[in-house]
Amino acid sequence: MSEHEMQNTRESILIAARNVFVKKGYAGARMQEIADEAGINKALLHYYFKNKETLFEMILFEALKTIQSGILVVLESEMDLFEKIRFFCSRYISFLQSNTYLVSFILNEINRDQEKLVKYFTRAGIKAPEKLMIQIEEETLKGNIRKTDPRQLVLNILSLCIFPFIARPIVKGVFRIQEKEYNELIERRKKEVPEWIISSLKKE
Amino acid sequence: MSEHEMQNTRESILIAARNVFVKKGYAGARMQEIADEAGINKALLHYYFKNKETLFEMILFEALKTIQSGILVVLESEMDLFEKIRFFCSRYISFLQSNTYLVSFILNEINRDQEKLVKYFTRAGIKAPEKLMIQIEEETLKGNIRKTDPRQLVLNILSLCIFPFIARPIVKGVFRIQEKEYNELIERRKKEVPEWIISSLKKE
DNA sequence: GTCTATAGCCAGATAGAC
DNA sequence: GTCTATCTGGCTATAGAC
Repeated sequence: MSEHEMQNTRESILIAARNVFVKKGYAGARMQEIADEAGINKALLHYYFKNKETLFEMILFEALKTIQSGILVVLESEMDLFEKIRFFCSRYISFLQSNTYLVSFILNEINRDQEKLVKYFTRAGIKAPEKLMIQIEEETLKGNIRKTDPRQLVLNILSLCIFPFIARPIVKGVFRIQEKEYNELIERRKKEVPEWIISSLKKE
Repeated sequence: MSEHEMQNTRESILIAARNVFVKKGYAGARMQEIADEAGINKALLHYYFKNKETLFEMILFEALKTIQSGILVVLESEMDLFEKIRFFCSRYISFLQSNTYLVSFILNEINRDQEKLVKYFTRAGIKAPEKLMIQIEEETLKGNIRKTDPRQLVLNILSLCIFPFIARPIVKGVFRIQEKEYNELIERRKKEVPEWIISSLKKE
């Protein structure tokens, strides 16, 4: 069944490529290593994907769509502000726990080709969270929260959710903590991050 | 004056290498490009530095020492807790504004050789901020602040200071803001980040 | 200390058999 | 669709002249 085989091969190439690109970055990744990890040879790689760049972009795009549909959609939902912050932070951290590759993958790309990266973000449907930003402005006007620049709030939420995944190896090394303990640290942040954010929004 | 010449050449190689490594990462950087940017040829590069890896490590080590002596020392100073948080956040953000290369540089290395990276952190004298962590425990015991895991606090401070520099190209792209405006956003964080942190520490 | 020229290797990509 | 063999280019590193 050639079509079925094809699906399998193609799929295993994509998985292998994702692993290698995450570990080595674009420039450091080797087509040979991807082929090995997929259990095929280099020639077949080029049969399925024209070249390294194409293969990489395929995976980048998939990753961004995963982020968009897996988590960012929450920001446009109808929950009220505090509820949304609690739900989003906790969900985002869980999401990154089970998709750790996403962070490294995008980091690797940030310094390589920023223009292209932004283009792919747009193409994957990732955009400024209008709904959330309107909610913040409304609550500020109503006097329910401190005067807050919505963009700063979004930056803070992203910082507190994402950075611990970026800095993991360094923080582990410097604080001398083990993988298990670091994971517990992150686990606790699902509850704590939204509370910190909310306490910074409340008036004294 | 050969020794003087040598200092100049060596220095210009280091500067050129830093620029190229920051832009391209280790694997993406080309010795030819470094030579061009330094205004010399490849052979001379290998005359001064045995190989690419050596050159890279030299620059990495310099970068880490800059971070340690330029900013992290503050954490061990004698200021009281809130004063220290205000001073550190504001100084850290200023520091990154004038040393933007540092963030990309370390990011590039994070996924390449974590073990070596941590070793260099240690060798550069970067370690857990004992003094700060003790202060937090003391203030918690005295009942002046909420019960707080010192490591979470450190993670939060670093997240809020560093992440905006990492995510700059993406945030700019997604929010459609220009370089100038993004810099103003960051500028304001010098005052705001410490206040958010402190408000999360205060009891209700 | 600085250069030109080149060795030697390795990676991405393709030709062509099965 | 998958393989082996190979081309081609580019990159690190060195030899050797000045």
